[in-house]
Amino acid sequence: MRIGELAERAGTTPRTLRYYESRGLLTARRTEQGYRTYDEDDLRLLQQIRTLQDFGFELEETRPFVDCLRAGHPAGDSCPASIAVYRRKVAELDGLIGQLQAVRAQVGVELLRAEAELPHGPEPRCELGTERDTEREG
Amino acid sequence: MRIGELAERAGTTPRTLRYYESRGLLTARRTEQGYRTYDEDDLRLLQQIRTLQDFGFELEETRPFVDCLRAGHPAGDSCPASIAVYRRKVAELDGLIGQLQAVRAQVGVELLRAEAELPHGPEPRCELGTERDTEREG
DNA sequence: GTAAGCCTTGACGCCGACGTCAAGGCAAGG
DNA sequence: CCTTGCCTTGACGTCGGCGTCAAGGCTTAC
Repeated sequence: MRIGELAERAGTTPRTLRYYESRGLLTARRTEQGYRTYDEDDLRLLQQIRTLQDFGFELEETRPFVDCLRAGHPAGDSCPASIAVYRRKVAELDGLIGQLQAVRAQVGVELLRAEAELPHGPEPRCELGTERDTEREG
Repeated sequence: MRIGELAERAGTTPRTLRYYESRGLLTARRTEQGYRTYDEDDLRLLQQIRTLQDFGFELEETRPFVDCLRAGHPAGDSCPASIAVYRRKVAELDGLIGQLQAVRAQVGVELLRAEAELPHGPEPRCELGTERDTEREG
């Protein structure tokens, strides 16, 4: 199949596939007219890349998976190098999530404080009764 | 004080302050020689911006806080517009954290599966006894 | 006098993963 | 023959928040 069809089947664009090729991932055969041609193996390879990209992996981080598939292994993560990337990514994600949770907590505190200091209530709530409803949220 | 001193006191660089000025935040007076001059209010304003930037706010999102301070309010978040930014940010962070946790879980699962499918154990563990240790981790 | 150290504006560089446009080739259908 | 729709390469644009360099002005210290 040619580049347009492969792109569509993988839910991406020809430009993206050419970009991957320029980065050394996803090489292509050529027809006599110079058109790139791909087979089902290339589709699987591309799907592997896209899956990892959707996870937020950088392109370079997908390379071990690609190499692994190219080496004939059943899956992109059937190689130690790929698993090492998994591990690094999990650690990175844990760290990032932790940071974001800390920021979220901080901003949450500032929000509550700022709301409390505002003269008028933040939004029409609470001021209806006397002290009911204080632990509910919508 | 001039730009270098302000930058240092805020833990940033002159380039950054000029950039903020180009974006319409943090305006400066000028000496006869054309040098930018700042006062303590400018420092507070800049600190507000830096704090939010460290939280991951985009520059545009700091604008309501700056406007609020400029309007003479005691804090950058003493205005409804700033509080609205807080709220949007909290929601955005919650969404992002949720996404990252989902990705983390997915990658974690793939990692365990890939490790299990590897011929040799992932790291020297588990294979010592027969079936002990199966729920421990390092 | 001149070197050091501050400042000015202007403009290009960077990063990642492409989008978009330009100019042109090839094949099929009417 | 001509249009349509694929494809090709090349090259510049995007976004955010600056870094870095160039060329030059001002002031102070030696």
